[in-house]
Amino acid sequence: MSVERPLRADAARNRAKILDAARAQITVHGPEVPMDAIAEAASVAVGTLYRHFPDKTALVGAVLAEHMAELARHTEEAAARVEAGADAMTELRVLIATVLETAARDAALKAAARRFGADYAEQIGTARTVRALQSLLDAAKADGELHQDITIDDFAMLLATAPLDAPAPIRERWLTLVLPGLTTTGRPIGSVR
Amino acid sequence: MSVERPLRADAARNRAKILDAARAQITVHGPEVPMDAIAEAASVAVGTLYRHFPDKTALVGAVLAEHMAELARHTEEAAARVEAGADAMTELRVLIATVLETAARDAALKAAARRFGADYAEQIGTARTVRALQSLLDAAKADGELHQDITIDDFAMLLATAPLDAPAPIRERWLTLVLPGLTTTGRPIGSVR
DNA sequence: CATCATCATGAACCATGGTTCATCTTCATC
DNA sequence: GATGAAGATGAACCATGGTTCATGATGATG
Repeated sequence: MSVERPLRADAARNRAKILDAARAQITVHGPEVPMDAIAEAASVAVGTLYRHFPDKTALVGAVLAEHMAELARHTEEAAARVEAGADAMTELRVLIATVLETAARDAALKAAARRFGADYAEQIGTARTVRALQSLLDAAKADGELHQDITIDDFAMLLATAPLDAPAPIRERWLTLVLPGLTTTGRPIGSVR
Repeated sequence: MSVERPLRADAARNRAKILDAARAQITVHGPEVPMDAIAEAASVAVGTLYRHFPDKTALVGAVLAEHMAELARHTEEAAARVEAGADAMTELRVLIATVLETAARDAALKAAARRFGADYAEQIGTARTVRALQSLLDAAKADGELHQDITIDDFAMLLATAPLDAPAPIRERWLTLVLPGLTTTGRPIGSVR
């Protein structure tokens, strides 16, 4: 294993600038944004990108990893709140909405995820986060609010297929249409929104 | 407007070969498949592609249009069956499943549609087809099986977000999860599949 | 503040892939 | 079957964009 010598001060600074710029550029232009564009946005030369990341895939991957970490954080916080007595189904709804918003904010990340063959289940899947999500589902089921057969994979699939790149009203509409399929209460006839 | 002189025999033959090859190639490799690959698959030189289509966008667009026409046909046939007395909600389910299968068969077409900014509602939307789909929805609502507030746009959105490129079991699972959100009957607790 | 390992620079290189066009081939017509 | 228009060919052109590397700059260490 490598000995991890600490980065020189300027190198660390540049690494951060690069990740920030990459995230911003990918957010706006998608993962096919040129390395030169990222370099310029980071006020750095292209070569510097290659000092910090072996190739473009690695850079995009790093940005993606940051994003996934954020999602993981949300999941674990939700689980913690339920642990503390919050309503599970409510937390689940909020979590889904949050993920939708977060991911929508950087619409292109979904495309990046696809392009890099990342399926959400695996990416999100540090053991701790998976456990957190599982506990959320279990709690909601125990409350009799969530169908017994809904799995983590179902969640991953639905989130992966959500119209993240669509405007907010459409995303909300999507939630309205899809969520009732998961709950035991369904949707009363004629309920709008 | 142009006078549409008829194509020479070999030209017509080549045009068909090109469209076939393009569809096949795009299906397998996605819309970013090189023009050279399409040309080779069609046993034709690249230049010939450019005799028939001004640029790559036009070629992919033509393939896409063929695909959309197929979807339109299914929709109109379903509407006709309902007209003839078939159960509306059943036809709707079959239609959705069919679209899912058709589109899944050429998984990459969805990506092509995205890339070309085509949203299904517009693409599918010859007046006749829209009317057919609308009549299906109306019939299902009249039967009290479909929620009153479901619109054509809802349908377009759901189909556009379906996991078309996923394997069949996942697509079926998706249907199982999403459909109950649209119907008035929902899903009885514990019903699996 | 001298030294040097680490880091940054960016022009140049190369691969990929869309597009063109001068040239040759083939169909249609008489 | 001669002729001209329509069509086909594919090498060459060009733009884009990822990657490299010789050179120069800079932070860390004594």
